[in-house]
Amino acid sequence: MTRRGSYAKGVAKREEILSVALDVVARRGYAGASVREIAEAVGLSQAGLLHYFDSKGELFTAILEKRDEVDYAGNTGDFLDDLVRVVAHNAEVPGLVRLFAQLSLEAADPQHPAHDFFRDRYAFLRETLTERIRAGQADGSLRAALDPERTATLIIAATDGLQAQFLLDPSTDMAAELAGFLADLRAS
Amino acid sequence: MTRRGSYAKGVAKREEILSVALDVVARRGYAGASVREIAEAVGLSQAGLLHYFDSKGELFTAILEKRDEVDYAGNTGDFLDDLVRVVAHNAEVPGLVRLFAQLSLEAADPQHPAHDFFRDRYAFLRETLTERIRAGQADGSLRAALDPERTATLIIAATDGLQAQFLLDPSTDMAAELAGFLADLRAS
DNA sequence: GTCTATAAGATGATAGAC
DNA sequence: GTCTATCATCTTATAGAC
Repeated sequence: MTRRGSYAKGVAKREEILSVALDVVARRGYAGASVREIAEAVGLSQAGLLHYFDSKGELFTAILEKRDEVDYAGNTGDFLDDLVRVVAHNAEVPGLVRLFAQLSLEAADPQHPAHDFFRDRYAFLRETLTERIRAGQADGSLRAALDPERTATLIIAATDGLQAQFLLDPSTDMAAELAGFLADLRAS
Repeated sequence: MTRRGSYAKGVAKREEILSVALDVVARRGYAGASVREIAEAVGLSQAGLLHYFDSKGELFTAILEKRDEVDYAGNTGDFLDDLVRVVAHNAEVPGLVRLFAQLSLEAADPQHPAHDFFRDRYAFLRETLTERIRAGQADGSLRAALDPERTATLIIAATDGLQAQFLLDPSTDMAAELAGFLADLRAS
């Protein structure tokens, strides 16, 4: 359909827009999370930005995917340590945390454009964590009495819930609280 | 200022409005949570409803307070059991759960009309739980190794986080997952 | 106490010029 | 590819009649 050159340029521009958008939301917060505000920060008109993303939903889904991508990039291998590290990083970008939390609730509606993204994301997280917990029990580093699936669900819940408390009271030390919870899962 | 009779009638009408509003939000969900929608369900015009509540913020804060009141009404005494019971009840009113979760995130902004409500509510919950956990440790029913404040924070976080998962996937059994977590806190 | 009407503003989306 | 202009809605809040 499109020449390779133009297509590549479109992709690059999309990436550029997402990088700026991620920055803007991280700094200016959820309040600035309208298509208009982001467009202005990127240096485009609202219509100009919607040339690259057909709808608000598509734009924000792309922002969320981009953010996950950035987060996963620094993983070391020890999944509990990685989780605490990501959470500690989140405390520095409250705007993003809020966008994420708020969108995940709005996406409860099956009609919402980001519904599938969040469903898939939670399912993936739950499965991955469950598997790692089983492995930890096998090698003796985690308590054998834990129900792996339930524990995975609870780790995710604790992480999300701590974010809610942090947003309301930024003095909440999410990483420390989560680390305390995770320490309790280790074999003694 | 106002005659006692008129004042009492105003209070009664406010209560009636809140009851209907609670029902409407529980059934029709967060989407119906605009002043207009609630007003119509109550049988008033938007302006008519705003005669009783000066602003949207005041209305919703009142709705949340009313809901807490209803929830607390059935408490038995064993705080862990009460918590599971409230969570089980919540699964039957997803609209209310969503309103609550969504508003608590919006209220992260210190300017938000419900900001103080949520800050106070979390502080109260945390203090009450901490105290009960200490008591449980004293009488030997809860593990002595738990950090009471951290555990309180985590119980609240788990509860909130489970709600997020439940909203996205209503097959999530919040009460069972939470009960599993709480069982792990008991002395063995 | 309740209504109609309207202000004043934001939003997402689209049409069409260049 | 980007813009301006505009549309169609939606929101909360208020003024003023009855």
